[in-house]
Amino acid sequence: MRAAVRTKRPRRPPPAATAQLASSSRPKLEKAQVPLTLPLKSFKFRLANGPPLAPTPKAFKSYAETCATLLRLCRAAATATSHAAPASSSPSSDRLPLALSLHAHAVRSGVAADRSVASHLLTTYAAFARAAERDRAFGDCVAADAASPFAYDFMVSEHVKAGDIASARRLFDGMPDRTVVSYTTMVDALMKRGRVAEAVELYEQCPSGSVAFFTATISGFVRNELHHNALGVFRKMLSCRVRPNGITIVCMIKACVGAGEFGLALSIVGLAIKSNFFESSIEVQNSLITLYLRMGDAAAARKVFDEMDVKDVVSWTALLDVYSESGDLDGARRVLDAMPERNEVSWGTLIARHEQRGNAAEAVKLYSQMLADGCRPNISCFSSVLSACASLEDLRGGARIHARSLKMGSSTNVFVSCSLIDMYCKCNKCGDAQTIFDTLPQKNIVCWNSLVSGYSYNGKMVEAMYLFKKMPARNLASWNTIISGYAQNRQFVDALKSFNAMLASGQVPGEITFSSVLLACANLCSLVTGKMAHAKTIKLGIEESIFIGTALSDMYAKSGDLQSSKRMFYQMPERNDVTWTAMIQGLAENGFAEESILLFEDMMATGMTPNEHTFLALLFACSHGGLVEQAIHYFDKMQALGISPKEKHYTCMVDVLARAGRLAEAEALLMKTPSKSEANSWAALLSACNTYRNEEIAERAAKRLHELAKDNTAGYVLLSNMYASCGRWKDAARIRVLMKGTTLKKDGGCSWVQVRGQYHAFFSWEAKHPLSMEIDEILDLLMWESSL
DNA sequence: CTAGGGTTAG
Repeated sequence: MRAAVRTKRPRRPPPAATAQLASSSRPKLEKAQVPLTLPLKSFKFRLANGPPLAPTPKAFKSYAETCATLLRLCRAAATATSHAAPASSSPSSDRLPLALSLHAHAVRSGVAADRSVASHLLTTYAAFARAAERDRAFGDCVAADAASPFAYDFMVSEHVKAGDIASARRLFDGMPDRTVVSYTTMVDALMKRGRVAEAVELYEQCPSGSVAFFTATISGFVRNELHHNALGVFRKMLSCRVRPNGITIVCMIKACVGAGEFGLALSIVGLAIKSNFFESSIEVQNSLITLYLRMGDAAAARKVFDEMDVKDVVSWTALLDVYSESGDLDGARRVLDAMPERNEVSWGTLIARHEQRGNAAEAVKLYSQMLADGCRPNISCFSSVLSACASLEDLRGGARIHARSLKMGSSTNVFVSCSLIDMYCKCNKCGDAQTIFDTLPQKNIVCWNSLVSGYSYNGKMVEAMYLFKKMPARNLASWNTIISGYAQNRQFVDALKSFNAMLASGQVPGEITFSSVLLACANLCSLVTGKMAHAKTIKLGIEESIFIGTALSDMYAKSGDLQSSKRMFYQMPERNDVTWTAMIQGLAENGFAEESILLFEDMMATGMTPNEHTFLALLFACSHGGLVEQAIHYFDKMQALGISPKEKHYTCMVDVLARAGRLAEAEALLMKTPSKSEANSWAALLSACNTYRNEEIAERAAKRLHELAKDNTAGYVLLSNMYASCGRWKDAARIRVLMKGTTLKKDGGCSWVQVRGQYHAFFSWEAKHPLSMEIDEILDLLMWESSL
C-alpha cells in the first residue's frame, strides 16, 4: 500500500500540492530538501565501502564534483534553516556534522584543494556561522593556492557583515587581483560608516566598473548627503557605457531629490519607463511616490500609489507621508488605520510629523499606541518621541523611554543620545545629560552641540563655554549654539565676543548666527557693530532673508535708527507676522504710538494674522502714548480673534489705565487677571497711585505686592519710594530693612563702552574691570581738572 | 560559487 502511494506521487502530484508549492514563499527550502537524500545515501555507501581514493584524473574530478555538490546541499540546508520557522529547523541542523566529515574526507582524498570544493567548504562554514572553521578553510585555500577571487570576495564580505572593516580592508589590500566585487563591498562598507574620503579613494582606484559598483557609490554619496557627487558618478557611469538598472534608478531618484534636481529626476523616470524598470520594480514605484511628494505634487504622488498593481508597507507609508506633508495629519492617521500592515517606520513617520508640528502630546500618545500595536521602536522613533518629551518637559515619560532604549541597546546610538541629552536638559537635569554624554562610546559633533545647548538653556553659560572650549571640532551649529546661548541669557557682550572669535576662526556665519548677533547689537544699542553685521550679511548675500531682514529692522529700531529700520522693513521682498510685529514694536518703543497703530492697521489690511506678540507691541504703543481708548479697543479685538491675553498684556492694560488715572478700572482688571502672580502689574498700579496720590488703592496694591513680591526687588523699591514720598518714613525704612533681611539687593547698574572692537563693561556693585584702578585714577584726575 | 548596490521615517 505504502509503496504504491510513494511511486505514484512523483509522477503526478495532486493539483492542490502543486498550487501549494508554487505559492510557497520559500522555494529554496523545498529545493534543498527534496534532492538531498539521494546523493547523501550514495556518499555514505562509498564511505562504508573503503577509503575513497582518487587514482585517475577522471575519478578525481568526479569525486571533487560530488563533494562540491554535497557541500552545496549542506550549505543550502543551513541557509534554509536560518530563514525557516523553528518547527522545520530540526531536520536540517544535523547537516553540520555531515559537512565536517565531508571536509575530513576531502582532505584525506586530496580534493580539499580543488577550487570548487574549497569554495564550498568556505561558504558552508559561513552558512553554519562557524567563523573559526571558515577562517581555517580559507587559510587552507590560500596555502594550497586554491583561493579563487571569489573566495577573497566572499571573505571580504564576511568581515564587512561582521562589522570588522579593518580585517576586510587588510584582506582587500592583500588580494592578488582585486575584483570589482570587492571594490564594491569596500566602497559600500566605508560609505555606510561615513568614511567618505577612503571610499572615494577606492572608487577612483578601481580600474573597471559594474552597475553594482557605480550604484553602490551613488548610494553611498546619497547616504552621506553628497548628492551632487552622486550625480557626477551617474554621469561617469553613463560615459563608461554601463547601463543603469532599477536599483540605480531608485538611488538616483533619491540623489535628485536631495540635490533639488527635479528636472533630472523626471528624465531619469522617463528612462526607467523606457527600460521597463518602472513596471517591474515595486521599489522604483515607491521611490517615485516620494519624488512627486518632494516636488510638491501630492496629486501625482497619489496617482502613482493608486496605479500600483502591488503595494507593500513602504508604498502605504509613503502615502501616509503624502498626507502628513500637506498638513493633513488626521488623513495620515486614517491611512495608518487602513494599511493592511504597519511597521515601526509607518508609526515613526506619523510620530515625527506630530512632533515637528509642535503637537508633542499627540506624538507621545502615538508612541504608546505603536507599542500596543506590537511594533518595536527604532532609532528614529526613539529620537522623535524623546524630542516630544523634551518639549513637554515630561521627565517621567522621557526616562521611561530612556529605559526601553537601554533595554533594546539603542541608547548609545548618537541620534538617541543627542535626543536624551536634549530631553534631560529641557527637564533641568543637566547632571543626567552630562552622565549620558560622558558614557557615550563615540561622540559626534552633534552630541557636543546638544550638551552645550543644554547648559545654555539652563543658564549655565560657564559650563557651556567650558565644554565649547573643550570640543575637538566646531561647526557652524556649534558657534550658533554658543552665540545664541549668550544672547538668550542676555550676556550680549559675550555673544559679540564669541562672534568675533568665530570670524577669527574662519567659520563663515549663517542666518541663525546673525539673528543672535543682531539681537545682541540691538540690546547693546551698538549701532556701529550692528551696521558692520549688516554689511557682512550683504557680503554673504543673505540680507534678503526674512529672518535676517526682520532682525536687521529690529536692531535698527532698538538702536534708535528708525530711518534705517523702516528702510529695511519696506525693502524686504516678503514679510511675516514676526517682521510686522518687530516694526510695530520698534515704532512703539521709539515713541511713535500713532504710527505704530497705523502700521498695525496696514498689517491687518494685507491679510496677515497678528499673534499675541503683535498685540503686546500694540498695547505697549497705546500704553506709552497714553491712548487709553485704543488700548481698550485692541484688548477687546484681540480676545475677539481668539487670542487670550497673557500676564504681559494685562500689565500693559493696567499700566495704561493707571497712568491715565483710571486707578479703579486698573485695579478691577488686575483682580480679573487669571494668573494672580504678576507682581509687575501691581507695581505699575502702585507707581500710578504714587503719582495720583491715591493712598486707598495704594494700600491694597502694596499689600498684594508685598505678598507676591518676595523676590521682586523692583516692587520693594517702589513700595519704599511710595512710602517715602508720602512722608511715611518709618514704613519706608521697614521695607528697606526687609529687603536686606531677605538677602535681596536692588539690581546693580551696568554700562559699557566699545573701544577698538573690544567691549568694556562696568558694574555698579563691584570693580570687575581689570583696569579699574587706573581708570579711577584718571577719572579723579579729570574731576580735579574740571573743578579748577 | 555568479557575489557586490535598493524602496518609507529621522
